[in-house]
Amino acid sequence: MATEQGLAQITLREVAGRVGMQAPSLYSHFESKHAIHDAMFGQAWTEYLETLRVAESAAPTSPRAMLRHLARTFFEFSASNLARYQLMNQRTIPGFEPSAESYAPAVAALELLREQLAGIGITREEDVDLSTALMGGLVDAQLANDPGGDRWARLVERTTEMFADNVGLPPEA
Amino acid sequence: MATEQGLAQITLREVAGRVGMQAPSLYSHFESKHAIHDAMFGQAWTEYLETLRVAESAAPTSPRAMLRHLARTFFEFSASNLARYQLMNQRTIPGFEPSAESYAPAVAALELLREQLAGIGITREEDVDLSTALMGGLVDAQLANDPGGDRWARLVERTTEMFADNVGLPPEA
DNA sequence: GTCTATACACCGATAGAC
DNA sequence: GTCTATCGGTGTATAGAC
Repeated sequence: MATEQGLAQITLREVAGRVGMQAPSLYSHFESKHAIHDAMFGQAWTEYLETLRVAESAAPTSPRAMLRHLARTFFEFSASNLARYQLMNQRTIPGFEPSAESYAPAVAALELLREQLAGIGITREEDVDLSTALMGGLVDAQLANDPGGDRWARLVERTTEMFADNVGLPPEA
Repeated sequence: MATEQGLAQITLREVAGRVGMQAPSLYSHFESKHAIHDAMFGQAWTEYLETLRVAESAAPTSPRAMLRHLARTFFEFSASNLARYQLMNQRTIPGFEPSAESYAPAVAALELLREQLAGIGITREEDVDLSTALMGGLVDAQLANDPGGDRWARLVERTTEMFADNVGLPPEA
């Protein structure tokens, strides 16, 4: 439903209707609408964590190729679903704060990214911060200004190389 | 009100109350809540256009200094107000599309940026796209992950230099 | 236990009196 | 132009059938 019509348009009555229930019955399964958002947040980050692990298993060996691989993985996962990206990375639901439980896979994903970057020699905190901001910026521009297109998707590899140069990764053989 | 409590929390009843009216009376001045958002969108971009023009009048001459100046101007304007940034640059209000009239100052601001970048030798569309994505990424990361702090603000100049290197701007004297 | 039925306070929006 | 009254829809809550 979030993918179809946006996060904010979700109503409990329609959620219930789609699973053959009346709205109040949802309260037997979730404490509140906030709890549903929270579960979706945790689920989305768990999906990404899984995607990262799959990406790791198919990881190239060269540092720059690995960086491109990680960047492409993040970009495609993020840009393929606006509502999910907003839920995961932006403050789009008023007052929403994830619970510790739902936040755990987000922490795990960032930790895994940190390890993967460390594996190719990128360890400084500001370098990791910069890498996430760069990729987030491309995703954001793509989703906001050219949804469904590839105007910023085409810049992913260039940006990755620019970042690799900046942190002093060795040039490719 | 948007700055205080977030864009989505604005209710017509409170808007009306703050100007000593009843909610339905607002419809004598705006066609709908969407029209109010639209006016805010136009107003925000007009503010930024004005900020850009002020920045131009105080512009440094060296290309890299100019780039830093533009980047800092954008970052500070954007990061200083989450609600405004979301309204201007993200798809945070469900179904919101600015009218042609409100979109005009946004087009004008982008055109002015394009001219300012052209003035220091940056003319290719993908270079302009990259520059806006880079700055947007820093703002987004700052607002989402460290609101009120400076964890990504500290990366603005480094990112600018990285971009300047990438597009082949001459090194500073 | 899980559902249906119903209620409440709030929302954006409209009708019509003045 | 502003008001009161009201509409359908929303999140939320509870009572009570089964």
